[in-house]
Amino acid sequence: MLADRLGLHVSTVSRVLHAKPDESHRAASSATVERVRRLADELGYRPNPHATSLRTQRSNLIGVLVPRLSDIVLATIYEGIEEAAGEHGLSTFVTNTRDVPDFQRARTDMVLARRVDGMIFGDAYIDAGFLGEVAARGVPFVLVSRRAGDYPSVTCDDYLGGRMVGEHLLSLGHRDVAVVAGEPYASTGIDRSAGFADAYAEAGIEIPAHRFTHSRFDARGGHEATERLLAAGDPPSAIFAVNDFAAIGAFGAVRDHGLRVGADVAVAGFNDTPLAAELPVPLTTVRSPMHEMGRRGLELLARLLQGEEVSSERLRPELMVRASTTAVLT
Amino acid sequence: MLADRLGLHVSTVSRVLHAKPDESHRAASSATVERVRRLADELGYRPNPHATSLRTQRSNLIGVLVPRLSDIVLATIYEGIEEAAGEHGLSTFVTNTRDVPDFQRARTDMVLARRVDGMIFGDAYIDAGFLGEVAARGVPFVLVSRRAGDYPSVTCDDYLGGRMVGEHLLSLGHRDVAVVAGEPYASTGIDRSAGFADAYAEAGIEIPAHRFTHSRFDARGGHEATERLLAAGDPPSAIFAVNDFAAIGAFGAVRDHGLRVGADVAVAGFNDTPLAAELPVPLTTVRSPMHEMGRRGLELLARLLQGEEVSSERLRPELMVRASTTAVLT
DNA sequence: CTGAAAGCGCTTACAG
DNA sequence: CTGAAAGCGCTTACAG
Repeated sequence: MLADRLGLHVSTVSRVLHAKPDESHRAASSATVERVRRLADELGYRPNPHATSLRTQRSNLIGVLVPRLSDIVLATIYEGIEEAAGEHGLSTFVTNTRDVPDFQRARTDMVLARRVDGMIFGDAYIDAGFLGEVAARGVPFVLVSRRAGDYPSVTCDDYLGGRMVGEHLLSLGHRDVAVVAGEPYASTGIDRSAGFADAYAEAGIEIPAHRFTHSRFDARGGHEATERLLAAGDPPSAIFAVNDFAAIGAFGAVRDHGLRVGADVAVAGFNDTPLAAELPVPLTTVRSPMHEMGRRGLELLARLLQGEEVSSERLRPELMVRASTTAVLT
Repeated sequence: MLADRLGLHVSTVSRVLHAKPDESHRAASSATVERVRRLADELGYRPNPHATSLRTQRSNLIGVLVPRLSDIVLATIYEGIEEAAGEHGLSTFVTNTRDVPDFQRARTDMVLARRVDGMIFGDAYIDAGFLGEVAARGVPFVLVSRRAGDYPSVTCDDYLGGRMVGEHLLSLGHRDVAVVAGEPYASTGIDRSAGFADAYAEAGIEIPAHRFTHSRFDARGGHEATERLLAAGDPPSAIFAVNDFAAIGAFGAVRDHGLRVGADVAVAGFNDTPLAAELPVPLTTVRSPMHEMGRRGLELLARLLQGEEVSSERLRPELMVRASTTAVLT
């Protein structure tokens, strides 16, 4: 269509439009180059990506799977992915799997049916069984947020973050502590819990098994898990919830038991979501670089797609101390 | 490829695969139909969507623009959109515009370059100027969350929701109230504020202009806006923040002024996000059907794409009364 | 320096 | 009942 209006053959137009600035002389005469570029600009011409994909066997599309986009942590990671994708000329598809294996499988099939060039999983199970199948199909992919097996991943150094919280609570004199540990299949909760437990172990304190309880990652889940911890009538002096939403749920359960967060029971979270600092009792938490994690994840995948060797990255967390662990009175 | 293995022509295979169950006899003999279907199943065959799009001039792709996916309200709406899209055989692309007009334009261009069949805007400005341009280009679209002009939209009945909060606070005896009103370009904040003000006006109380202040829609923005309301040293007895996150920010500002939420200053929000009920002081708020809004938005667009006439929908809100407006003591 | 051809994987109207 | 052709909009290696 551009070609028609210029009286040129489409192949000439295509060559011009794809020439790198310094190689335009091999595409056409400078007068032709000039004419083509001007009209393309004027008309806002954009090549049909379906035709391009069909011809080049490359879609420049990336499929992203997350447990839930309504979890601000994953949404923020995805924002990083999308931002970096734009800079690499890639487009992204996201979809929710709710951590349900059947959905992970079905969504992966759907994404692959769209002929993506690669995938990013934000919902990896620690056992990596399903990822093995994906790898066997030859699909290039990376993980974000959670690690699994030896697949390339970009995560927060969750173990270190857990240690930081442990050391912080130890320094405040808490000896009887509990952990709202998240889902058993997610490396985030596993590593954060382990780092926390190790900090205590090194101080000579073994946290008993009944002080650990799994939980969903949302507020409701944190509430229920904390309820289980408090039901015995022997409350710990501090609770580490492995993410901020679970910590907010812990706030609710502590409140329901007539206890005050900060004064009676210290509560710490993980992620430093934007709400943490604004809560009526500001939440002590570990800042994890969520947006950056998404960016790096996309870049790792981009390098993988170029055929480069890549290795996993672990980003540095930072402890944010606030009133939920330090308030004497709320 | 299927065709090769079956010794059939691709056109035959294509016909079989596209025949409706009751018309398969017009596609091929029942034996052939059976063979094609069996092998397609076995191989997990999925037609290349780029080829199909190119041929049919329909991409079955929908572009979705939102201010930010890390806003749980929009993320939840998008989940509804995506869910319904799956049921209609459509795929969706989302992208963030941060409510910045230049980004709205750039992202729209990008989405259109991908040859989507239609768009859903979750980031409409009330003046609808930009949407006019999009309409002029002949792109089918609907709005969700915010209304604008006469374009088809699916929203919460925000005006009614605002009235509900007004009537609730009136019934509690609050006469000096303030509003954290959100961004001036968003119909959500505008309509919620108007409903609230009208409830007061009908009770004979004109809320003075200095008791309204605009704000971003996040916690930080709500904090800053409430700070402005409280700076004069003459605090209102109740504050209506037009969304939950701004309300949580209001919590922070109230706290910083040595006042207690619920006891000294009543605070109400909007949306009933999952956190509202879990806060140390549970938040009174208006439940808006976010997921449903997304579903209906997609369905409205699907009907529009079928060439049907469509009209806007307004979903019913529900008041959730909690301690942030009723606690005598926190 | 530019054009013409082939072909990516489909769908559809037509022929036999 | 099935095949063959045309064509969607591109890109690329080749010819002239």
